[in-house]
Amino acid sequence: MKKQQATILDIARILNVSASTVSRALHDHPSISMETKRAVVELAEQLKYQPNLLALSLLNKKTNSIGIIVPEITSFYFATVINGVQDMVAAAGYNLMISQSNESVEQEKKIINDLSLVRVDGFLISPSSETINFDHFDKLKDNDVPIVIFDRDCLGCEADKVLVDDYDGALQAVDYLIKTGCKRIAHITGPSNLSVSRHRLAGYTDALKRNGIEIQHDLIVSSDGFSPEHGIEAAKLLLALKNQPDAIFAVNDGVAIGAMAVIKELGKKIPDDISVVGFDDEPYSSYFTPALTSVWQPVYDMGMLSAKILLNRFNSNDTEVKFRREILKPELIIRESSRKLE
Amino acid sequence: MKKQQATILDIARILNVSASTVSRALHDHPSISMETKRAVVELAEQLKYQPNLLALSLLNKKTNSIGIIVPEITSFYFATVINGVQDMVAAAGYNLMISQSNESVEQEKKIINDLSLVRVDGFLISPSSETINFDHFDKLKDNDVPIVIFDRDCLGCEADKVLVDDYDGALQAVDYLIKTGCKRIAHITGPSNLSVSRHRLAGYTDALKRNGIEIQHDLIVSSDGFSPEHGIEAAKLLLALKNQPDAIFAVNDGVAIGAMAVIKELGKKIPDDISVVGFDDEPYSSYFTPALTSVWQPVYDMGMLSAKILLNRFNSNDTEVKFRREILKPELIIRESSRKLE
DNA sequence: CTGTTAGCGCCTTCAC
DNA sequence: GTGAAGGCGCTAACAG
Repeated sequence: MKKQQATILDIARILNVSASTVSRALHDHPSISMETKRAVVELAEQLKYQPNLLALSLLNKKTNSIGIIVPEITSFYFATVINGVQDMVAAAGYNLMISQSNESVEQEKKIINDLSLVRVDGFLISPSSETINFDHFDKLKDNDVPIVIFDRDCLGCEADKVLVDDYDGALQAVDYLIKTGCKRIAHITGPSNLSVSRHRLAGYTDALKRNGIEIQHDLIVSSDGFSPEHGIEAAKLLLALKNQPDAIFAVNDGVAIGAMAVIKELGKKIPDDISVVGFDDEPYSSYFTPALTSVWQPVYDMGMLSAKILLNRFNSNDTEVKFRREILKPELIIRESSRKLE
Repeated sequence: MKKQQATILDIARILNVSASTVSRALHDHPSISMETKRAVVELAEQLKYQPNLLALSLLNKKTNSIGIIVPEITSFYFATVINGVQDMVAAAGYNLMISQSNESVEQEKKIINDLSLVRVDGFLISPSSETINFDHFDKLKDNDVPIVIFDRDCLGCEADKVLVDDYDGALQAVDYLIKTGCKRIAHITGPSNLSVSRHRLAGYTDALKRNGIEIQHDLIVSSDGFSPEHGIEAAKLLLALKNQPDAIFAVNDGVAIGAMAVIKELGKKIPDDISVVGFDDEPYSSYFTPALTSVWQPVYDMGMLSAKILLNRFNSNDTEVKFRREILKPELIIRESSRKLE
């Protein structure tokens, strides 16, 4: 049996006043006598009165909670976004409900369904890698539940979006590799329907073109995921080539780490024989051997900004449906897995 | 303006029946005509009726949601616990509200307060490293809100607990180091009021004693946290000793990685000059150079079990206040940062 | 300054 | 089989 919490009515009865009076006293309503206010507040404290947010939510049709859906929470990357979001929404008095899709659309739909049932006021979503159709997002918007998409763009889905300029990050990375003398630069891409994979690939090819280097399709291999194991698989393919690459630009650090393991296993030197560059700049990346050169992203800021935009939607008396599209700038962090500039 | 969702009353009015009838129809109540039931269900579907869980929660005094508090979500360790919890509670139809204390008691208290306001049905808590007083936990129990403590024990706080046998893990690690010929084994401990730090330290000292090795206090240094930076600081102290250690057992992988960096920087060989063993077996640990020997913990299982115990509390018609104390077994994973057995 | 009324959406008696 | 009434906890509008 859960212990009965004190309600406004309890206070009212004890003090021989009406519930509304108590409510007003508790809310610093102007027209209330100092005396009753004091009495109410005092008793409330004594009874450890706590407002029942459920009742309030029911009344206001507003739960003051927002849902966030990430592919996976065990990823440092997304966990950091969540930190940014959390800090922003907490300051605004909102509760955050964190869920993970595990890269499955079905999960994603289920989560949206579940969180809709508990009536979250809005959603922050980084779509799963399987998500190519956005009906479940559109349904939310049709219901006037605001959403903001972050990290992974989804074409054809109109919404507020906060993204990182993956194209530019890739450009920086590959440009640098070229400048340090690499000629045969390979790329390990991520899941192909993910905007981040596509944009990083585009940055890679454009950097080559721009520098007059021909694109060789056998130097582009794709991995189905972001872990070292995925990188190992892909790197093996690359290193089996008759004409081996002298650099590998990986879609992320996890894959890069797998690639480094393969390279070292074959007795090649990094970066002398093969340079390696990752993406995301995970916390351990500087502790690998050699320390991994990687593209850092303003992940925490992405969380903050996404949350801020969503919160704004709550307040704006909308009618304005112009969606925002914010692109944050990444930055290449040069370490030992790539050669030095001459 | 949020679009109005269909309510039971809407359906009732359209069908010219009462709200109770609709409610019953929707719940397969026995005494209801097939006919009306069909009509109701059909219309409900058409109107995309969704029960308002807020109203239900208010009525039932039960939100079907549980709160989990971890020190930090960016830790792979805790993220994995959350996965286990999530899978278990989702299967039982519960929602999980994830929060992080950032190792601050104040935060912890605030979270408990916030989540109590939204009336979660129970808590899963891994206390912050600052938490030495448990009034805020006791308050929950006084209110008949069940809690289960996981990962970090707190002495003097009676509650269901799910822990890992850190003592045994340390014993395994240090025993192995001794067997492989290490004589001067150092230990980098974690924050001292954390049970995990204390137990790993105890395992360390007992392993030495058991093998007739004298404990040397200058070989025990403490770090304030779990990151590589903390490990670097501690390892520098150790390596500045006139009589250097030939092995370092670190409180966790992060610290171990920092220690490895220092050792390598000084030109010493791992494991030939100094062996290194970590704790937690993080996903990247096998990709460091050399691959890190570490104590693996059944973290996902810890999450599952903790959740299961909490769910049981909800169902048991209590009166039985006997608390459970589950201790899970860790396992030493031997890799290249420690010597081989002869 | 304070009380009364009504209702947020739903379910559970108790009637018929 | 179905309806009416009451209430979960709270607040806003309307009265005084």
